[in-house]
Amino acid sequence: MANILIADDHELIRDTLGAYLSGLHDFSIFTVDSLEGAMVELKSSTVFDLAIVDYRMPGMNGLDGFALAMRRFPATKFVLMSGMAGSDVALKAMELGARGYFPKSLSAEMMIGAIRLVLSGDRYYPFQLVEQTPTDEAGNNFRNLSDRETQTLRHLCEGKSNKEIARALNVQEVTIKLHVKNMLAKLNAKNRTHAALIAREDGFC
Amino acid sequence: MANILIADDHELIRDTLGAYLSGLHDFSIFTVDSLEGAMVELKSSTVFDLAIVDYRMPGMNGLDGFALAMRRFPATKFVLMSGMAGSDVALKAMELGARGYFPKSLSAEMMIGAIRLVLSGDRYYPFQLVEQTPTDEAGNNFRNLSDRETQTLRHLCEGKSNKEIARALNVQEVTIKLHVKNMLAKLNAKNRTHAALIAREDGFC
DNA sequence: TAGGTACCTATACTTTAGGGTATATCGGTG
DNA sequence: CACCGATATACCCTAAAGTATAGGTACCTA
Repeated sequence: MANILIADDHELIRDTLGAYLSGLHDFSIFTVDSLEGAMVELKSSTVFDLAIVDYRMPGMNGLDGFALAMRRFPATKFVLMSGMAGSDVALKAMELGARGYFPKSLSAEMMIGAIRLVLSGDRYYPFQLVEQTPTDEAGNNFRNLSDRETQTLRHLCEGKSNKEIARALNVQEVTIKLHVKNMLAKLNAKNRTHAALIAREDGFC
Repeated sequence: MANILIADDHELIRDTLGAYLSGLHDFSIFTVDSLEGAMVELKSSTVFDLAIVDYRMPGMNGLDGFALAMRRFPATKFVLMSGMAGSDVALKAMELGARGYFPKSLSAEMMIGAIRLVLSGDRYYPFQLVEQTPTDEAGNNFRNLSDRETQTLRHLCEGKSNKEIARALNVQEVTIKLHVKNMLAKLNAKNRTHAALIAREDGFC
């Protein structure tokens, strides 16, 4: 019997995913709604084999909280779950020692397979993310953006200034301004903040 | 037997929520992963009593797609579901004719109750949202922000400029600049775009 | 080869954002 | 009462963002 902790601030997901996994005879499921709650459970007498932690959750603060939990409870295998985080976050999590990354685009059946994989000691990283590693950012075709516009948007989604983006892409700042302007028009955004919000809303970045 | 359509781009949620609701003997569940898919299903021979539609999904474009679907299929009761949309979106959806708004913070049991309520002809609006109507936005205590800073951030999360926020809050632009500056410091954000991203990341707005 | 598209750069300009400092009111609290 | 925090405003300044126009390269396609 494997003890699994699910940490997600959406009660609906805790309930339904928990119920789904509890249906499997060899899983014992516990759920919490925050990283803090996860810490409390992990510190309890129950020994957890696996913790599935949502990326967007009170206390997470990016990957900081996740990394902290992993350091504090090295006996438990940690998996990051996210509805929309990009491959860069997934990779970073894996580098920090995560045993897997579960996008919510996974089917329930696939997730069970991934859980069993991780429990067996292997690590799980979805192949779809391998295909679009951060180094080759192209091929996304998000709202008819060109390659450069796509890259610009990706940096924009990290709150960077035009100057910082220009440095990162090795071009002049004016060029980035142009990309930003054209991008705003394509996204129908009022300004860069709006664009970043739209991008995030639509699962880009 | 009530036919229910679930439209959500996260396969995990479709699977687990679908399985959960299918466990009830009087619900017949269909799932799709986009608004377009929902349109196809709704146009089919099956008569749907209820459609539960996720706010963040390909084709939605804010509430535009939702409104379009409701207009096109008036015989079906529509409910908006969201993981994080604020009360303003929920209210707007209700005004557009939605029969209910389901935050994902709802428990599975509560959702079943809400579904039965809607199927019976009533409308469902979570009380938690009534308490924090857009008019009195206070009481959130997000990262030690003051009331005004909180309101400012809320507008910031819609991509508004300082001038627009000032108009909305009936103060001078300089005042908003002050709030923004103090807010950036409290959120540890580099600029307004970063702040908006952080706020969204943490479930605020 | 001509036209189209993406890309890069430049100049010039206006608007917005952001920081600093100072002043003033108001409500609560030691 | 004196202090403090939140709110509001003003003035000043620099930096960043955004718009407009124009000129150039490269590549691909009709």
